[in-house]
Amino acid sequence: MSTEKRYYITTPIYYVNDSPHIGHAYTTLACDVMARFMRLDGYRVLFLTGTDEHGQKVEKAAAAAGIEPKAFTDKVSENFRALARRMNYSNDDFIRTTEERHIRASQAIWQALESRGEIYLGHYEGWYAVRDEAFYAESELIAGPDGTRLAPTGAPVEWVKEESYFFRLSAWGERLLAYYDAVPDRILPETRRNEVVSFVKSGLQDLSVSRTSFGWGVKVPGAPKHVMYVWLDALTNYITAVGYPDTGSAEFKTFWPADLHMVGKDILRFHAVYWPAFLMAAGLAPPRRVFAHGWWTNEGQKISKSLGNVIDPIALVDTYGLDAVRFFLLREVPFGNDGDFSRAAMVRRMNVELANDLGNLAQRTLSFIAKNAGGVVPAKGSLSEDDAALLAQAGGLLDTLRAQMGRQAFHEALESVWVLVRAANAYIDRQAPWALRKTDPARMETVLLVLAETLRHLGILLQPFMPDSMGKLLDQLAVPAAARGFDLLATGALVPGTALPAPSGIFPRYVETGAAEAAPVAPGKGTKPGKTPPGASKPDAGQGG
RNA sequence: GGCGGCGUAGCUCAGUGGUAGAGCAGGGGAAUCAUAAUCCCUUGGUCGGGGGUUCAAAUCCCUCCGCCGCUACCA
Repeated sequence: MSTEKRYYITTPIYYVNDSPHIGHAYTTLACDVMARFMRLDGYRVLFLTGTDEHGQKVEKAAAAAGIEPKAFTDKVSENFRALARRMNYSNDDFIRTTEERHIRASQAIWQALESRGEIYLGHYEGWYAVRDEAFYAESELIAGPDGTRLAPTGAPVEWVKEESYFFRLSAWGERLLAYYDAVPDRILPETRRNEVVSFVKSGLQDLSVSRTSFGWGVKVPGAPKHVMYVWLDALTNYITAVGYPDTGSAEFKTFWPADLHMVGKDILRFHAVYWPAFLMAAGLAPPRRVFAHGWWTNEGQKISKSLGNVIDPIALVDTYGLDAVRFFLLREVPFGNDGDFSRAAMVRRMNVELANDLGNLAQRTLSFIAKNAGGVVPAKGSLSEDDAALLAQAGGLLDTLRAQMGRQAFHEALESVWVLVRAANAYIDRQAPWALRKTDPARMETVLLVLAETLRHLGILLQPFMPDSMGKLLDQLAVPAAARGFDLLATGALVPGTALPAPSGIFPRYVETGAAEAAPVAPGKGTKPGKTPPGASKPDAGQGG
């Protein structure tokens, strides 16, 4: 392994049975922000996303659409690539499980497992519900009206027995527990880690890893009747992308094991139990960390297709703007928790934190420089304690962010940044350059320089979250493209006298369109208690997303 | 049922033994450079209930109530 700083981060590969929704956008966004942060911090980054294209559901969906599975997946997979472009994700690769490189890798890991005696041929039997295409445990079944057994979904079940290959998962419990214990924060958040540990401690059964009931998948080497279990196939994508089975390749040696598999909480087990077991059994290193994030609700309601309240990330971006959406998703909720998307919360964050706090800070500073400091980076005089304190706060932010980003605490990182934003607004009011303009122009310039430097720090540090907007901010500060990495935060200070372009707003306020203006209120603002103006019902957008 | 987590200001949350915190929302004031944005001050909580340990508990222990997650092979 080279001494170069490197970082490998992955999203799950998304199942093409579904069109992209906010959950997909969220997972990949979190990875994108991590990837951008690490790149700016000098790491060589590999950021992988892609699509999972095998399995019975895809086979059936394609049949229903009257086309070949591959043609079907070509089409649906493109939706995810389109989302990635629209969301400005910086993924370095986009993998599809139908690619030749992946089929080769999947068969290779199978053979590695088989040759090490980790896979054996047996029979899978259990209660199967044809309607649900799923097996159920005895304990899950419910009694039907006539005493027959039913799936928890109410579907009839039958006892089915089929030939299947098994992975000796039962042998890996102790080694998995040791793996979880080997480093702190192996599985985050902590509460998810507890669940995984408890699951493993309760005892593991061997895992059926092949199917004969359908054909759309990777063929089991030497057993063409069998198709590899979709999860074994899918998880393998993470090593396919770094060149497996060529474990001697530079890519593999550089990037494996992955630093972080980002997943939704629903697929944690596959990533934190099966996958490390598969890897260790195949003689490969397991991932360094798995992070399971939460789900979004919509206006307080659980999101479901049947409720029709699925949130389309593209529509969100169309309405509020890309960077505002990126910001909101990582700012609003402690990362790892479930969160609620609401129109009111979205607009509040945009207007209060982006437009008022940060956008206005930049605008008032830059336009003041344009009007009163000749439109160039102001001259720097001797620093007062207040100046030095603000600059020190800005200078110390990177270390704080590194620690927070290192735990994927995006919400904490943004809060840390906003502490500086608020401090800068307080500073400008205390120093009042508009007053200094008449009394002490030299001092005024120093104050403006301190503010511009603070903005430079903010712009550079917020690039991972809002790349476009911060690019604009840095343009307005005339920070060269080559001076926007974290390495030049401390030493790349603005050079007094450098010409600055004309400032323009970065984050416009979002003004609600439509209703909201129905009830005319008396000039005095109408907030007096006691009397309710006629017709003062709350207008509220009932339609989600 | 078993295991685990949570319940702190109107809202979202931080705070794991030593005089209750932040942001937003609410109230008052200042300023006028700026996207009418900003800044300062301020109202507000018997930290879910009860019991216990301790000089001292939101923080440790017990118990009760409420909510949530996990408890395997659709992905």
